[in-house]
Amino acid sequence: MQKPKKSNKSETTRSLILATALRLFRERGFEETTMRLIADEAGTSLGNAYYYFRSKDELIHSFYASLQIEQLAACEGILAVEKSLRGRLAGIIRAQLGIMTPYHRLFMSLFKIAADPTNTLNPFSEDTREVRNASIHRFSDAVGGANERITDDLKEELPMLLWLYHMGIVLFWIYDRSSGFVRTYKLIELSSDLICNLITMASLPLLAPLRKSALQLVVSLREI
Amino acid sequence: MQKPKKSNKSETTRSLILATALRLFRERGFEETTMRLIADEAGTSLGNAYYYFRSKDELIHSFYASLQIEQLAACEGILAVEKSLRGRLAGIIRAQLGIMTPYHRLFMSLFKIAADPTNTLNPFSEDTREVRNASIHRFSDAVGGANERITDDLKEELPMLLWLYHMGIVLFWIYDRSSGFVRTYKLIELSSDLICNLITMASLPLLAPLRKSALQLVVSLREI
DNA sequence: GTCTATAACCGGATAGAC
DNA sequence: GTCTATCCGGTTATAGAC
Repeated sequence: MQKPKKSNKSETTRSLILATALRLFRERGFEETTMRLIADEAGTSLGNAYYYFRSKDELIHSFYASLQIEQLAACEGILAVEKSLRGRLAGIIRAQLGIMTPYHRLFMSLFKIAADPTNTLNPFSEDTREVRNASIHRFSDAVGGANERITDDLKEELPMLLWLYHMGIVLFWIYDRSSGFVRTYKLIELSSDLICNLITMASLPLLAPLRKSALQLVVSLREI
Repeated sequence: MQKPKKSNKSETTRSLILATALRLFRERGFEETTMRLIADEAGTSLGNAYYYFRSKDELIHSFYASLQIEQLAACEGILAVEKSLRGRLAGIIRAQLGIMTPYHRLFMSLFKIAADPTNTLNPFSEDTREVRNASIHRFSDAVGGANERITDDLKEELPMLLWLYHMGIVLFWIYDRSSGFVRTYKLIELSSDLICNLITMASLPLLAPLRKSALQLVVSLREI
Protein backbone atom coordinates (compact mmCIF):
# COMPACT_ATOMS: atom_id res chain seq x y z
CA MET A 1 0.00 0.00 0.00
CA GLN A 2 2.23 2.76 1.30
CA LYS A 3 5.97 2.74 1.24
CA PRO A 4 7.43 5.40 3.50
CA LYS A 5 11.08 4.90 4.38
CA LYS A 6 11.26 2.55 7.28
CA SER A 7 14.07 1.93 9.67
CA ASN A 8 15.21 -1.62 10.11
CA LYS A 9 13.91 -1.62 13.63
CA SER A 10 10.48 -0.55 12.51
CA GLU A 11 10.21 -3.20 9.85
CA THR A 12 11.36 -5.84 12.30
CA THR A 13 8.80 -4.83 14.90
CA ARG A 14 6.05 -4.74 12.32
CA SER A 15 6.71 -8.18 10.93
CA LEU A 16 7.19 -9.58 14.42
CA ILE A 17 3.73 -8.36 15.36
CA LEU A 18 2.23 -9.74 12.15
CA ALA A 19 3.93 -13.10 12.48
CA THR A 20 2.88 -13.38 16.11
CA ALA A 21 -0.68 -12.47 15.21
CA LEU A 22 -0.88 -15.05 12.42
CA ARG A 23 0.53 -17.75 14.68
CA LEU A 24 -2.01 -16.95 17.36
CA PHE A 25 -4.83 -16.75 14.83
CA ARG A 26 -3.86 -20.20 13.57
CA GLU A 27 -3.62 -21.61 17.08
CA ARG A 28 -6.65 -19.98 18.68
CA GLY A 29 -8.86 -18.48 15.97
CA PHE A 30 -9.74 -14.83 15.42
CA GLU A 31 -12.02 -13.85 18.29
CA GLU A 32 -10.07 -15.85 20.84
CA THR A 33 -6.90 -13.93 19.97
CA THR A 34 -6.98 -10.56 21.70
CA MET A 35 -4.92 -7.58 20.62
CA ARG A 36 -3.48 -7.52 24.13
CA LEU A 37 -2.24 -11.08 23.73
CA ILE A 38 -0.71 -10.36 20.34
CA ALA A 39 1.17 -7.39 21.79
CA ASP A 40 2.26 -9.42 24.80
CA GLU A 41 3.53 -12.37 22.81
CA ALA A 42 5.32 -10.07 20.40
CA GLY A 43 7.02 -8.49 23.40
CA THR A 44 5.57 -5.05 22.79
CA SER A 45 2.70 -2.90 24.00
CA LEU A 46 -0.93 -2.75 22.94
CA GLY A 47 -0.53 0.83 21.76
CA ASN A 48 2.43 -0.12 19.63
CA ALA A 49 0.53 -2.92 17.93
CA TYR A 50 -2.08 -0.30 17.02
CA TYR A 51 0.66 1.96 15.74
CA TYR A 52 1.54 -0.61 13.11
CA PHE A 53 -1.91 -2.00 12.44
CA ARG A 54 -4.82 0.36 12.64
CA SER A 55 -7.20 -2.46 13.57
CA LYS A 56 -7.40 -6.16 14.22
CA ASP A 57 -8.95 -6.54 10.78
CA GLU A 58 -5.89 -5.00 9.16
CA LEU A 59 -3.83 -7.92 10.40
CA ILE A 60 -6.16 -10.17 8.44
CA HIS A 61 -5.86 -8.04 5.32
CA SER A 62 -2.12 -8.63 5.41
CA PHE A 63 -2.85 -12.33 5.73
CA TYR A 64 -5.22 -12.21 2.73
CA ALA A 65 -2.53 -10.57 0.63
CA SER A 66 0.17 -13.12 1.43
CA LEU A 67 -2.25 -15.99 0.84
CA GLN A 68 -3.16 -14.49 -2.50
CA ILE A 69 0.46 -14.59 -3.68
CA GLU A 70 0.90 -18.21 -2.63
CA GLN A 71 -2.33 -19.22 -4.37
CA LEU A 72 -1.33 -17.51 -7.58
CA ALA A 73 1.91 -19.48 -7.74
CA ALA A 74 0.12 -22.76 -7.07
CA CYS A 75 -2.48 -22.10 -9.77
CA GLU A 76 0.07 -21.28 -12.44
CA GLY A 77 1.42 -24.81 -12.21
CA ILE A 78 -2.05 -26.32 -12.62
CA LEU A 79 -3.11 -24.12 -15.53
CA ALA A 80 0.11 -24.90 -17.41
CA VAL A 81 -0.74 -28.61 -17.39
CA GLU A 82 -4.51 -29.02 -17.36
CA LYS A 83 -6.28 -28.20 -20.59
CA SER A 84 -9.88 -29.32 -20.02
CA LEU A 85 -12.16 -26.80 -18.39
CA ARG A 86 -13.14 -29.33 -15.79
CA GLY A 87 -9.54 -30.14 -14.93
CA ARG A 88 -8.57 -26.48 -14.73
CA LEU A 89 -11.57 -25.52 -12.63
CA ALA A 90 -11.32 -28.36 -10.13
CA GLY A 91 -7.53 -28.08 -10.20
CA ILE A 92 -7.23 -24.47 -9.12
CA ILE A 93 -9.93 -24.84 -6.49
CA ARG A 94 -8.12 -27.83 -4.99
CA ALA A 95 -4.80 -26.00 -5.15
CA GLN A 96 -6.19 -22.94 -3.42
CA LEU A 97 -7.82 -24.98 -0.69
CA GLY A 98 -4.50 -26.74 -0.17
CA ILE A 99 -2.83 -23.41 0.56
CA MET A 100 -5.62 -22.43 2.92
CA THR A 101 -5.70 -25.70 4.84
CA PRO A 102 -3.20 -24.80 7.61
CA TYR A 103 -5.46 -21.87 8.42
CA HIS A 104 -8.72 -23.81 8.45
CA ARG A 105 -9.31 -22.92 12.06
CA LEU A 106 -8.76 -19.24 11.38
CA PHE A 107 -11.19 -19.33 8.47
CA MET A 108 -13.79 -20.97 10.69
CA SER A 109 -13.62 -18.18 13.22
CA LEU A 110 -13.24 -15.57 10.51
CA PHE A 111 -16.40 -16.51 8.69
CA LYS A 112 -18.64 -14.91 11.27
CA ILE A 113 -16.85 -11.58 10.82
CA ALA A 114 -16.41 -11.86 7.06
CA ALA A 115 -20.10 -12.68 6.57
CA ASP A 116 -20.99 -9.18 7.70
CA PRO A 117 -21.41 -7.19 4.48
CA THR A 118 -20.36 -3.98 6.19
CA ASN A 119 -17.11 -5.48 7.44
CA THR A 120 -13.89 -4.74 5.55
CA LEU A 121 -13.04 -8.46 5.63
CA ASN A 122 -16.15 -9.37 3.65
CA PRO A 123 -15.02 -11.06 0.42
CA PHE A 124 -17.49 -8.99 -1.61
CA SER A 125 -16.54 -5.66 -0.07
CA GLU A 126 -14.75 -2.67 -1.56
CA ASP A 127 -11.81 -3.27 0.75
CA THR A 128 -11.13 -6.74 -0.60
CA ARG A 129 -11.61 -5.76 -4.25
CA GLU A 130 -7.96 -6.11 -5.16
CA VAL A 131 -7.61 -9.59 -3.73
CA ARG A 132 -10.98 -10.58 -5.16
CA ASN A 133 -10.14 -9.35 -8.65
CA ALA A 134 -6.88 -11.26 -8.59
CA SER A 135 -8.84 -14.35 -7.64
CA ILE A 136 -11.47 -13.80 -10.33
CA HIS A 137 -8.70 -13.30 -12.84
CA ARG A 138 -7.49 -16.84 -12.19
CA PHE A 139 -10.90 -18.14 -13.23
CA SER A 140 -10.63 -15.96 -16.28
CA ASP A 141 -7.38 -17.75 -17.10
CA ALA A 142 -9.00 -21.09 -16.40
CA VAL A 143 -11.80 -20.39 -18.89
CA GLY A 144 -9.60 -18.67 -21.45
CA GLY A 145 -7.05 -21.47 -21.81
CA ALA A 146 -9.55 -24.32 -21.85
CA ASN A 147 -10.24 -26.52 -24.88
CA GLU A 148 -14.03 -26.27 -24.75
CA ARG A 149 -15.88 -23.97 -27.07
CA ILE A 150 -18.10 -21.59 -25.09
CA THR A 151 -20.37 -18.89 -26.48
CA ASP A 152 -18.98 -15.40 -26.02
CA ASP A 153 -21.85 -13.99 -23.95
CA LEU A 154 -21.42 -16.77 -21.43
CA LYS A 155 -17.64 -16.58 -21.51
CA GLU A 156 -17.80 -12.99 -20.39
CA GLU A 157 -19.72 -13.69 -17.21
CA LEU A 158 -18.13 -17.04 -16.46
CA PRO A 159 -15.05 -15.91 -14.49
CA MET A 160 -17.17 -14.08 -11.95
CA LEU A 161 -19.70 -16.91 -11.78
CA LEU A 162 -17.01 -19.52 -11.30
CA TRP A 163 -15.39 -17.40 -8.59
CA LEU A 164 -18.78 -17.30 -6.89
CA TYR A 165 -19.03 -21.07 -7.21
CA HIS A 166 -15.56 -21.41 -5.70
CA MET A 167 -16.65 -19.22 -2.79
CA GLY A 168 -19.46 -21.70 -2.23
CA ILE A 169 -16.93 -24.51 -2.07
CA VAL A 170 -14.86 -22.51 0.42
CA LEU A 171 -17.96 -22.03 2.55
CA PHE A 172 -18.59 -25.77 2.49
CA TRP A 173 -14.94 -26.40 3.37
CA ILE A 174 -15.12 -24.05 6.35
CA TYR A 175 -17.91 -26.19 7.79
CA ASP A 176 -16.50 -29.54 6.64
CA ARG A 177 -15.64 -31.67 9.69
CA SER A 178 -14.67 -34.78 7.69
CA SER A 179 -11.08 -35.96 8.07
CA GLY A 180 -8.85 -34.66 5.33
CA PHE A 181 -11.84 -32.67 4.08
CA VAL A 182 -12.84 -35.63 1.93
CA ARG A 183 -16.40 -34.37 1.73
CA THR A 184 -15.23 -31.08 0.27
CA TYR A 185 -13.07 -32.82 -2.30
CA LYS A 186 -15.96 -35.09 -3.19
CA LEU A 187 -18.15 -32.03 -3.64
CA ILE A 188 -15.57 -30.45 -5.93
CA GLU A 189 -15.67 -33.52 -8.17
CA LEU A 190 -19.46 -33.69 -8.30
CA SER A 191 -20.06 -29.99 -8.75
CA SER A 192 -17.32 -29.24 -11.26
CA ASP A 193 -18.65 -32.09 -13.40
CA LEU A 194 -22.15 -30.69 -13.19
CA ILE A 195 -21.05 -27.16 -13.90
CA CYS A 196 -18.98 -28.09 -16.93
CA ASN A 197 -21.92 -30.07 -18.27
CA LEU A 198 -24.16 -27.07 -17.72
CA ILE A 199 -21.72 -24.81 -19.53
CA THR A 200 -21.54 -27.17 -22.48
CA MET A 201 -25.32 -27.50 -22.68
CA ALA A 202 -25.87 -23.78 -22.25
CA SER A 203 -23.86 -23.26 -25.42
CA LEU A 204 -26.28 -25.40 -27.44
CA PRO A 205 -28.58 -23.42 -29.76
CA LEU A 206 -31.61 -25.18 -28.27
CA LEU A 207 -30.98 -23.58 -24.90
CA ALA A 208 -30.07 -20.12 -26.17
CA PRO A 209 -33.26 -18.46 -24.82
CA LEU A 210 -32.73 -19.89 -21.35
CA ARG A 211 -29.07 -18.88 -21.43
CA LYS A 212 -29.98 -15.37 -22.50
CA SER A 213 -32.46 -14.83 -19.71
CA ALA A 214 -30.12 -16.32 -17.15
CA LEU A 215 -27.36 -13.97 -18.30
CA GLN A 216 -29.74 -11.05 -18.22
CA LEU A 217 -30.49 -11.91 -14.63
CA VAL A 218 -26.81 -12.13 -13.78
CA VAL A 219 -26.12 -8.74 -15.32
CA SER A 220 -28.98 -7.10 -13.45
CA LEU A 221 -27.79 -8.63 -10.18
CA ARG A 222 -24.31 -7.24 -10.69
CA GLU A 223 -25.61 -3.67 -10.59
CA ILE A 224 -26.66 -3.83 -6.95
CA MET B 1 -41.11 -19.80 25.15
CA GLN B 2 -41.45 -20.09 28.97
CA LYS B 3 -44.41 -19.09 31.05
CA PRO B 4 -43.56 -18.87 34.75
CA LYS B 5 -46.06 -16.97 36.86
CA LYS B 6 -45.22 -13.31 36.65
CA SER B 7 -46.22 -10.49 38.91
CA ASN B 8 -47.86 -7.50 37.31
CA LYS B 9 -44.86 -5.35 38.07
CA SER B 10 -42.50 -7.79 36.44
CA GLU B 11 -44.57 -8.13 33.29
CA THR B 12 -44.92 -4.38 33.04
CA THR B 13 -41.19 -3.79 33.35
CA ARG B 14 -40.44 -6.51 30.86
CA SER B 15 -42.75 -5.25 28.17
CA LEU B 16 -41.64 -1.69 28.78
CA ILE B 17 -38.05 -2.71 28.13
CA LEU B 18 -39.05 -4.68 25.03
CA ALA B 19 -41.19 -1.90 23.59
CA THR B 20 -38.45 0.64 24.23
CA ALA B 21 -35.88 -1.61 22.59
CA LEU B 22 -37.96 -2.19 19.45
CA ARG B 23 -38.66 1.53 19.10
CA LEU B 24 -34.97 2.36 19.41
CA PHE B 25 -34.02 -0.44 17.01
CA ARG B 26 -36.42 1.00 14.45
CA GLU B 27 -35.18 4.54 15.02
CA ARG B 28 -31.44 3.92 15.23
CA GLY B 29 -30.74 0.41 14.00
CA PHE B 30 -29.48 -2.53 15.99
CA GLU B 31 -25.83 -1.73 16.67
CA GLU B 32 -26.42 1.95 17.30
CA THR B 33 -28.84 1.08 20.07
CA THR B 34 -26.83 0.26 23.19
CA MET B 35 -28.17 -1.76 26.08
CA ARG B 36 -27.38 1.22 28.30
CA LEU B 37 -29.60 3.45 26.17
CA ILE B 38 -32.45 0.93 26.21
CA ALA B 39 -32.24 0.74 29.99
CA ASP B 40 -32.06 4.51 30.27
CA GLU B 41 -35.03 5.21 28.02
CA ALA B 42 -37.04 2.52 29.75
CA GLY B 43 -36.24 4.24 33.03
CA THR B 44 -34.42 1.28 34.53
CA SER B 45 -30.86 0.04 34.98
CA LEU B 46 -28.52 -1.83 32.67
CA GLY B 47 -28.40 -4.79 35.04
CA ASN B 48 -32.16 -4.95 35.16
CA ALA B 49 -32.47 -5.04 31.39
CA TYR B 50 -30.16 -8.03 31.46
CA TYR B 51 -32.31 -9.57 34.16
CA TYR B 52 -35.22 -9.73 31.71
CA PHE B 53 -33.32 -10.36 28.50
CA ARG B 54 -30.22 -12.49 28.63
CA SER B 55 -28.78 -10.78 25.59
CA LYS B 56 -29.41 -8.05 23.09
CA ASP B 57 -30.36 -10.70 20.51
CA GLU B 58 -33.13 -12.03 22.68
CA LEU B 59 -34.96 -8.75 22.24
CA ILE B 60 -35.32 -9.54 18.55
CA HIS B 61 -36.87 -12.99 18.93
CA SER B 62 -40.46 -12.01 19.69
CA PHE B 63 -40.39 -9.74 16.67
CA TYR B 64 -39.48 -12.73 14.50
CA ALA B 65 -42.37 -14.81 15.77
CA SER B 66 -45.09 -12.22 15.28
CA LEU B 67 -43.87 -11.55 11.75
CA GLN B 68 -44.15 -15.23 10.94
CA ILE B 69 -47.83 -15.31 11.88
CA GLU B 70 -48.64 -12.27 9.77
CA GLN B 71 -46.86 -13.75 6.76
CA LEU B 72 -48.73 -17.02 6.99
CA ALA B 73 -52.07 -15.24 6.85
CA ALA B 74 -51.01 -13.16 3.85
CA CYS B 75 -49.85 -16.23 1.91
CA GLU B 76 -53.04 -18.17 2.43
CA GLY B 77 -54.93 -15.56 0.48
CA ILE B 78 -52.50 -15.74 -2.44
CA LEU B 79 -52.41 -19.53 -2.65
CA ALA B 80 -56.20 -19.74 -2.67
CA VAL B 81 -56.30 -17.67 -5.85
CA GLU B 82 -53.14 -18.23 -7.88
CA LYS B 83 -52.90 -21.58 -9.62
CA SER B 84 -49.82 -21.31 -11.83
CA LEU B 85 -46.52 -22.15 -10.19
CA ARG B 86 -45.10 -18.84 -11.32
CA GLY B 87 -47.98 -16.87 -9.88
CA ARG B 88 -47.89 -18.75 -6.60
CA LEU B 89 -44.13 -18.44 -6.21
CA ALA B 90 -43.88 -14.75 -7.07
CA GLY B 91 -47.10 -14.09 -5.16
CA ILE B 92 -46.07 -15.43 -1.79
CA ILE B 93 -42.64 -13.83 -2.04
CA ARG B 94 -44.21 -10.45 -2.79
CA ALA B 95 -46.72 -10.92 0.02
CA GLN B 96 -44.04 -11.77 2.54
CA LEU B 97 -41.91 -8.81 1.53
CA GLY B 98 -44.95 -6.61 1.92
CA ILE B 99 -45.29 -7.66 5.53
CA MET B 100 -41.60 -7.04 6.14
CA THR B 101 -41.45 -3.64 4.46
CA PRO B 102 -42.28 -1.45 7.48
CA TYR B 103 -39.31 -3.06 9.19
CA HIS B 104 -36.84 -2.65 6.33
CA ARG B 105 -34.49 -0.53 8.36
CA LEU B 106 -34.44 -3.03 11.21
CA PHE B 107 -33.69 -5.85 8.77
CA MET B 108 -30.80 -3.89 7.32
CA SER B 109 -29.13 -3.56 10.68
CA LEU B 110 -30.14 -7.07 11.64
CA PHE B 111 -28.58 -8.74 8.65
CA LYS B 112 -25.08 -8.39 9.96
CA ILE B 113 -26.00 -10.29 13.10
CA ALA B 114 -28.18 -12.85 11.36
CA ALA B 115 -25.45 -13.62 8.84
CA ASP B 116 -23.31 -15.07 11.59
CA PRO B 117 -23.93 -18.82 11.43
CA THR B 118 -23.23 -19.20 15.14
CA ASN B 119 -25.86 -16.63 16.07
CA THR B 120 -29.29 -17.77 17.20
CA LEU B 121 -30.89 -15.25 14.84
CA ASN B 122 -29.32 -16.93 11.81
CA PRO B 123 -32.12 -18.13 9.48
CA PHE B 124 -30.37 -21.48 8.97
CA SER B 125 -29.70 -22.15 12.63
CA GLU B 126 -31.19 -24.73 14.98
CA ASP B 127 -32.84 -21.94 16.96
CA THR B 128 -34.86 -20.70 14.00
CA ARG B 129 -35.84 -24.17 12.76
CA GLU B 130 -39.48 -23.81 13.68
CA VAL B 131 -39.91 -20.50 11.90
CA ARG B 132 -37.90 -21.76 8.95
CA ASN B 133 -39.90 -24.98 8.58
CA ALA B 134 -43.12 -23.01 8.61
CA SER B 135 -41.70 -20.86 5.85
CA ILE B 136 -40.51 -23.84 3.79
CA HIS B 137 -43.92 -25.39 4.21
CA ARG B 138 -45.48 -22.45 2.41
CA PHE B 139 -43.32 -23.22 -0.61
CA SER B 140 -44.41 -26.83 -0.32
CA ASP B 141 -47.99 -25.62 -0.60
CA ALA B 142 -47.05 -23.41 -3.52
CA VAL B 143 -45.59 -26.37 -5.44
CA GLY B 144 -48.24 -28.86 -4.37
CA GLY B 145 -51.22 -26.83 -5.49
CA ALA B 146 -49.76 -25.69 -8.80
CA ASN B 147 -51.06 -26.75 -12.22
CA GLU B 148 -47.69 -27.70 -13.68
CA ARG B 149 -46.56 -31.30 -13.90
CA ILE B 150 -43.22 -31.76 -12.18
CA THR B 151 -41.26 -34.99 -11.81
CA ASP B 152 -41.46 -36.49 -8.33
CA ASP B 153 -37.74 -36.43 -7.57
CA LEU B 154 -37.60 -32.72 -8.27
CA LYS B 155 -40.86 -32.02 -6.45
CA GLU B 156 -39.38 -33.42 -3.28
CA GLU B 157 -36.46 -31.01 -3.16
CA LEU B 158 -38.26 -28.03 -4.59
CA PRO B 159 -39.78 -26.54 -1.41
CA MET B 160 -36.38 -26.21 0.23
CA LEU B 161 -34.77 -24.93 -2.96
CA LEU B 162 -37.47 -22.34 -3.48
CA TRP B 163 -37.19 -21.22 0.14
CA LEU B 164 -33.46 -20.76 -0.49
CA TYR B 165 -34.27 -18.74 -3.61
CA HIS B 166 -36.68 -16.61 -1.59
CA MET B 167 -33.92 -15.99 0.96
CA GLY B 168 -31.82 -14.68 -1.89
CA ILE B 169 -34.58 -12.26 -2.82
CA VAL B 170 -34.80 -11.12 0.79
CA LEU B 171 -31.06 -10.50 0.78
CA PHE B 172 -31.41 -8.41 -2.36
CA TRP B 173 -34.30 -6.51 -0.80
CA ILE B 174 -32.29 -5.69 2.29
CA TYR B 175 -29.73 -3.96 0.09
CA ASP B 176 -32.20 -2.50 -2.37
CA ARG B 177 -32.04 1.32 -2.21
CA SER B 178 -34.49 1.91 -5.07
CA SER B 179 -37.68 3.75 -4.21
CA GLY B 180 -40.55 1.40 -3.49
CA PHE B 181 -38.06 -1.45 -3.88
CA VAL B 182 -38.83 -1.53 -7.60
CA ARG B 183 -35.57 -3.30 -8.29
CA THR B 184 -36.48 -6.11 -5.97
CA TYR B 185 -39.91 -6.50 -7.54
CA LYS B 186 -38.31 -6.47 -10.98
CA LEU B 187 -35.92 -9.17 -9.83
CA ILE B 188 -38.81 -11.27 -8.56
CA GLU B 189 -40.44 -11.09 -12.01
CA LEU B 190 -37.25 -11.98 -13.89
CA SER B 191 -36.09 -14.72 -11.58
CA SER B 192 -39.42 -16.43 -10.97
CA ASP B 193 -39.89 -16.63 -14.75
CA LEU B 194 -36.45 -18.14 -15.17
CA ILE B 195 -36.90 -20.60 -12.34
CA CYS B 196 -40.27 -21.80 -13.56
CA ASN B 197 -38.81 -22.30 -17.03
CA LEU B 198 -35.92 -24.22 -15.51
CA ILE B 199 -38.33 -26.42 -13.56
CA THR B 200 -40.34 -27.15 -16.69
CA MET B 201 -37.26 -27.95 -18.72
CA ALA B 202 -35.73 -30.03 -15.96
CA SER B 203 -38.75 -32.30 -16.19
CA LEU B 204 -38.08 -33.07 -19.87
CA PRO B 205 -36.68 -36.57 -20.53
CA LEU B 206 -33.80 -35.06 -22.51
CA LEU B 207 -32.47 -33.36 -19.40
CA ALA B 208 -33.04 -36.24 -17.00
CA PRO B 209 -29.31 -37.00 -16.52
CA LEU B 210 -28.54 -33.37 -15.72
CA ARG B 211 -31.48 -33.20 -13.33
CA LYS B 212 -30.38 -36.40 -11.62
CA SER B 213 -26.86 -35.18 -11.00
CA ALA B 214 -28.08 -31.79 -9.83
CA LEU B 215 -30.44 -33.45 -7.36
CA GLN B 216 -27.67 -35.75 -6.21
CA LEU B 217 -25.62 -32.67 -5.48
CA VAL B 218 -28.46 -31.04 -3.57
CA VAL B 219 -28.95 -34.13 -1.43
CA SER B 220 -25.26 -34.37 -0.60
CA LEU B 221 -25.20 -30.70 0.33
CA ARG B 222 -28.08 -31.11 2.72
CA GLU B 223 -26.07 -33.54 4.86
CA ILE B 224 -23.57 -30.91 5.99
C1' DG C 1 9.30 12.90 12.65
C1' DT C 2 9.44 7.91 14.27
C1' DC C 3 8.45 4.73 17.82
C1' DT C 4 6.66 2.96 22.25
C1' DA C 5 4.01 2.93 26.29
C1' DT C 6 0.31 3.88 29.66
C1' DA C 7 -4.21 5.26 30.66
C1' DA C 8 -8.26 5.81 29.36
C1' DC C 9 -13.12 5.14 26.58
C1' DC C 10 -16.93 2.34 24.94
C1' DG C 11 -20.34 -1.14 24.96
C1' DG C 12 -21.79 -6.03 25.85
C1' DA C 13 -22.06 -8.88 29.64
C1' DT C 14 -21.77 -10.51 34.75
C1' DA C 15 -21.46 -10.47 40.09
C1' DG C 16 -23.26 -9.68 43.98
C1' DA C 17 -25.25 -6.46 47.44
C1' DC C 18 -29.74 -4.85 48.92
C1' DG D 1 -36.18 -7.44 41.02
C1' DT D 2 -33.28 -3.83 40.97
C1' DC D 3 -29.19 -1.65 41.48
C1' DT D 4 -24.03 -0.42 41.35
C1' DA D 5 -19.55 -1.86 40.37
C1' DT D 6 -16.83 -4.38 37.49
C1' DC D 7 -14.93 -7.36 33.81
C1' DC D 8 -13.45 -7.83 29.09
C1' DG D 9 -11.64 -6.66 24.66
C1' DG D 10 -11.40 -3.41 20.57
C1' DT D 11 -10.00 1.06 20.07
C1' DT D 12 -8.25 5.84 21.02
C1' DA D 13 -5.75 9.71 23.26
C1' DT D 14 -1.76 11.18 24.48
C1' DA D 15 2.59 11.72 26.59
C1' DG D 16 7.07 11.03 26.12
C1' DA D 17 11.48 8.65 24.23
C1' DC D 18 14.71 8.24 20.47
